Amino acid sequence: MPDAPRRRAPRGEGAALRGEVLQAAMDLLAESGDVNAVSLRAVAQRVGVSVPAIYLHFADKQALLDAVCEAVFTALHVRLLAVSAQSADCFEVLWLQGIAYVEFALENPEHYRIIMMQRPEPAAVADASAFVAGGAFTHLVASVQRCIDEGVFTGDPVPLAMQLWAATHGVAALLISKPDFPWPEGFIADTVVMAGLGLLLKARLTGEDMAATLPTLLKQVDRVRR
Amino acid sequence: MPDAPRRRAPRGEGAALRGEVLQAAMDLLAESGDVNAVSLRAVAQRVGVSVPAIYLHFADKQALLDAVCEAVFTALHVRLLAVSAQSADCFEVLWLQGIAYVEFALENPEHYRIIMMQRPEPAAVADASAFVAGGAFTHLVASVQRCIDEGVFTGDPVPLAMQLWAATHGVAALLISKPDFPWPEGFIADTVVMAGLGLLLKARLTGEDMAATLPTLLKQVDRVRR
DNA sequence: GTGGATAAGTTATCGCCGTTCACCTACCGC
DNA sequence: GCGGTAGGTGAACGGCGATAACTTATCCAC
Repeated sequence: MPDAPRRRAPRGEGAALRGEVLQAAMDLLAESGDVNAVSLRAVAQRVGVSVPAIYLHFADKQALLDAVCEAVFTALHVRLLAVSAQSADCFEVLWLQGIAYVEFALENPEHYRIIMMQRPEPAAVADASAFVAGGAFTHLVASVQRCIDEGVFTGDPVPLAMQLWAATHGVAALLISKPDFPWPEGFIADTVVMAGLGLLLKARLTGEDMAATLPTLLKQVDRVRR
Repeated sequence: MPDAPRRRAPRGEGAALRGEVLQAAMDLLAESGDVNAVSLRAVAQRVGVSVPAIYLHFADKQALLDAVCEAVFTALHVRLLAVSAQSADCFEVLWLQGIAYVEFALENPEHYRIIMMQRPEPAAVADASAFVAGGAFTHLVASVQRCIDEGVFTGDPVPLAMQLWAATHGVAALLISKPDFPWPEGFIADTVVMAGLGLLLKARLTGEDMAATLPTLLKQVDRVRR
């Protein structure tokens, strides 16, 4: 069923179709919750247009999907920003951000899958550095930097941020890919906090003989907890 | 080009084709490094058989892919076992296993992707519990249990193992999905160790006022490192 | 107003995919 | 050598992304 016998756009307004296509693709993805449901044919039918018309505004299907995800991922951007204002404790901010990140991924699993869990295209090199430079990753680096400034961590913030990101991504990715798995309660927070504490402890052990220091350290810790 | 005018199997030997199909699919996946290259038509042609013949031994394409991955994942099984014998230190075993896990994933990225990073099929509930019960996850739980026995961790080993798994999976998944990303040197080991240390520290802080204990703890740690 | 340039599409088609159904035929015991 | 049947085959379906060739609505100059 052609949903509407769409009128052709007037002369300089060809780009209007781009917006309609994008919206239709977003709706389709949100409604179905399945990337496979977003076929060019389905999108075209919903807009009331022929399939090749999509190619006037998107290089290929992947470009359309990327555009869909871009909109959603700017939402992540603002969300992480908001979270970082929620606590004065720089270390707490770190895991609040981690938890917010995972929750975001679970609320938009298909988008997250498209951006983060897909087979890399050969030409995605630029995409990667774009993510580092301008994306949500920047917030994470900034939060880590703040912890370094306050003496919680030491070293280069970027590798540290990547490690936290990896652990956090692991939680999100597993929950998305294996939703029927018997995940324990508090799994998200526990894992995120685990990563934070690990980084903290590691920052204080680097460059020394860790194997020798660790037992002493453990005793100290146990003394603290009485 | 039909690679070989394959002779039909004799009377009770129909199952022989299953092996040939499986082998062809494995080769195809290994050679191309791309799941998309493993089409039923490509597999059938390589075996020298018609496409529907595959359906005599595999319910659908996914069943074939699962069979391919099963073989590879038993290799992971033995690898993790071998690693756990490499060190007497139960805690060191833990991150040696983590590193081995990631290295395995990087050596078999497409297999890892199929098993761990795919959209879950609706009927994959059984698959999940099968992984918990019989797969490589058991080794991890066993290693964690050993750490608990030796007083390094405390609590239920299963949730702890899942947290370690999540962090480790995060490293593997990111490296596979974003291979062109400028990952720092030592990223794998650093992240895995981070997770281990985090769990260790967390086990010693559970149930207390973490925010209050942490500063004291940090001072102690800093005193240990002089 | 009208003619024509051109932006904004369409139609038709290709080659691929997974899957299914109806059919065939080589093997084997008798 | 003959029939039953295990072990296949051929043809087709519907859906996919993509492309090349063609059409048509719009707008401006005259």
